[in-house]
Amino acid sequence: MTAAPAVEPVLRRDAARNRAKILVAARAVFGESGVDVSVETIAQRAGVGVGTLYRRFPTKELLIGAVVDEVLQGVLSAADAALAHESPANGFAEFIRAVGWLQFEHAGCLTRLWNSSTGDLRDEIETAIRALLSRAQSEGAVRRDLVYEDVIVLFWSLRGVIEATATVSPEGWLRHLDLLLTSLVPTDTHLEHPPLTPEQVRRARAAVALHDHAG
Amino acid sequence: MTAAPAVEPVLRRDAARNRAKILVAARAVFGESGVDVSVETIAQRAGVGVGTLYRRFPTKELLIGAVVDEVLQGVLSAADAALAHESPANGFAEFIRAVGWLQFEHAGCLTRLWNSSTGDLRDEIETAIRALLSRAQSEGAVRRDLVYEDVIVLFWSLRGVIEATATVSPEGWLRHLDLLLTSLVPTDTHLEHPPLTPEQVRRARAAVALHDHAG
Amino acid sequence: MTAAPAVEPVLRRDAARNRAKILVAARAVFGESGVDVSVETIAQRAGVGVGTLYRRFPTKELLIGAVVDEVLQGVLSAADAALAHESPANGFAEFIRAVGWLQFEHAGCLTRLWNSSTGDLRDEIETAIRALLSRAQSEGAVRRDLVYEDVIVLFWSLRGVIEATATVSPEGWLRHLDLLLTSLVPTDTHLEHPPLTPEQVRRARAAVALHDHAG
Amino acid sequence: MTAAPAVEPVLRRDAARNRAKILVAARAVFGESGVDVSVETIAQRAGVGVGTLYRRFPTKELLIGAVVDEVLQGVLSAADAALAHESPANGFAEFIRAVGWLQFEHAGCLTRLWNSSTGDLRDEIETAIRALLSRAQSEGAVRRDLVYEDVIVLFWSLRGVIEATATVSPEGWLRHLDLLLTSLVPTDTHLEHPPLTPEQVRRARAAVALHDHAG
DNA sequence: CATGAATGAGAATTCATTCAT
DNA sequence: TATGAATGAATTCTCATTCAT
Repeated sequence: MTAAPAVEPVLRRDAARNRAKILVAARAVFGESGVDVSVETIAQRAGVGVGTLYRRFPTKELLIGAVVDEVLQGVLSAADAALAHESPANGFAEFIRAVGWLQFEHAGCLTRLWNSSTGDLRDEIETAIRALLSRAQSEGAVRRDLVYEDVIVLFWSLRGVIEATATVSPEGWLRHLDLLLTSLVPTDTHLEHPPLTPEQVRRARAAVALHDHAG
Repeated sequence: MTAAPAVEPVLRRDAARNRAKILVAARAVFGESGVDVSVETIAQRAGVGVGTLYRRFPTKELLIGAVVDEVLQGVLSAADAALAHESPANGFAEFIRAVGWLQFEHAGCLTRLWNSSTGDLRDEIETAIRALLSRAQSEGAVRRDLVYEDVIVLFWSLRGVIEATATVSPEGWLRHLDLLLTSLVPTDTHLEHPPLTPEQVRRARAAVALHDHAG
Repeated sequence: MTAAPAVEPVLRRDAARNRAKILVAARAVFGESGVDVSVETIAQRAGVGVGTLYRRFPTKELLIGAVVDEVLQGVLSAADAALAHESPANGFAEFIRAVGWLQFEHAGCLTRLWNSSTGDLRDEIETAIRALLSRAQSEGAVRRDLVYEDVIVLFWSLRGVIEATATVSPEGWLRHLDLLLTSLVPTDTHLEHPPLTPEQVRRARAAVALHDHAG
Repeated sequence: MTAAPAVEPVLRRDAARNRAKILVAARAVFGESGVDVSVETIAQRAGVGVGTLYRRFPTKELLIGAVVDEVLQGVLSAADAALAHESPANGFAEFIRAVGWLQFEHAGCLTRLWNSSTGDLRDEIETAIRALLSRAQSEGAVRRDLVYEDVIVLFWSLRGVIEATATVSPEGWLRHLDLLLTSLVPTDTHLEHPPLTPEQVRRARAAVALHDHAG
């Protein structure tokens, strides 16, 4: 059974090494200075010429996308690990914490985080999150009126904190997460406002993309 | 000897009018497209030339700062109103909600929101927030282990949500706020992590500024 | 009667001067080195910064278009002058010669010559050429089987010669024109092939544009 | 002592095949998109790597030159065929038509056509053209005041038309050629202007080369 | 003073050519 | 030897800021 990975031809050893170096550099530089740094800066940090960078990532956008995909890959792994956790309640909390750490490590390009173009990955993640959520709810560990969209919003919230604190207090956001987690446990208080609709979440992602483009 | 108001000389009537027009335009444009819009765009929207804009705000940075200060002024007003509220508990919640709306209205330059250069305003706000917080805590409406820094972080959290949802769902962030507010009520759960230190908050603000500058 | 030329606001004196300098430089540089010279080169030759150039001509394409329009304007004047000529036969010949000189003076951007975007000018020119042609034919000075499209092709032909000879022999193309003019006088020989259709001429222009774009 | 063919060492079989593939591709691509296409494009079309292309043609310029030489080879063949024609008058006309078709087939690199670096070929062509011309003149089929340089200019003229019409009307230029041919038959009209001098033709070629280089 | 023209340092991207595999 | 990865100068265009009108 010789599965030919047609779309992504195997890279030559040196090419693969450079690709990796570029991604590492991009992650670091984005993290430090945001996605608006010049492509040249990234290339220098990676120790390659701009031309090389452009051979691997024909567009700055694609480079950002690649970094984002790395993160989303991590999110998926975290979700899978959480699903394997013996206690659904702890699994859910662990997952959110893991996503926090991932966001922390890629602070610079967080804006794009939930907006990658390749939807497959995101679909998988969505499925996993839904499963995690409902299992935690079955166990009585999480309010029943929370939906998938609320979890996404929670990540956006976490992002806001991480973006602001990352450079001065690596663990600063953990306290806010403590707080957020207490808000997830069932109480008899009613949530006054409705959650975002799936459509709104979708459009929010697109809007983020547009916004970045505009600015 | 008529005391010359050295720091802020009184503006001629038309100059003041221009300043106002520019601020209005900046607020609008930042809100729509973020702080990366060109200075020219703002000037056009205000119906003045760039030269005029630069006469009032010698730097784009200063213009942003002025808009931010307007918002902070609004925050201060909200805090004062909340202090006048009969129920400390409700006052505190109302204040946070008001800050949310202010952030919503200035979505574009939120990043700078807690980073204005003129510290006086911020000091006043800090004092007011501390008062609001301790009064709510005295009443048993808010956990006692929360400190001023936690409130700031809460605003950053809200910002993350608002930034992402503003264009697609004006009230989308209100649900997340519902959740955040439930997390403020006292429980017997312990918050595992310590709050940010005042120093860290200060440096976070500066970092935000730098960050924006890099991009 | 205050005709307000709304579309083209009057330029400030210095701005107008710079615009003129840029056009002169562009004409010269295009003539010497073709339209592929860098915008920077043109700006330097004009003694202005690139930014200035871009303020007047927001796109290189538009700059080329402006130069082309100058030429087309000249063509129209020449046609009008020729129509005023007492002898239709001489008028027609004079017109073609005048177009030759115009092409000579703008050798560099000839490719675009019959391809400007603003069609009005070209429509006027077409009308004038048709009039010139039919008047010359009425007088028996020009073969009756020639049509408007043949005149355009004749210009393309002239262009080929001028492009090749302009730098080494300013008047070199005149001899070829002598020859071309003899071919216009009526003979009993039949032209074996049909002329281009109006549609083909139109598409030829578009193709020129595309071609330039591609290369 | 076996004479070593110093200048053009015999190519290994596969090397020769590659050279041919590259030339075919270059001809096609130049014809479609002009000489400004990237070397990479040509290599891909030829199914080889750029490295291979550069092994055969150490410079893009040399590759263009090789394509041009192919055309010139065709011109020489056409001239020889025309010389073998029984009627000198028809032979001359046939030759010009043949050159037209050759130019048509290589529309993309026409600019360089009369500018190849290896002069031998061109010398042979010149000799042949002179012979064709004087034979046609002896027969009274062509004006006696035309010289070799006029023929070259005629080709430039034809080029101008072909370049403009090739993509929209493959045979469009034939009509103009009909016209040009009628201008060659002897009349009693005098050509007012003198032909280019040989020196001017030579310099015109060099100028063309420079011109292309600049762009 | 108000205006908007001028400036020039970047930014993203391309491409001829060289060089490691 | 063939391949295609690496290089970096050059190109078009933007924008904060300064300066002439």
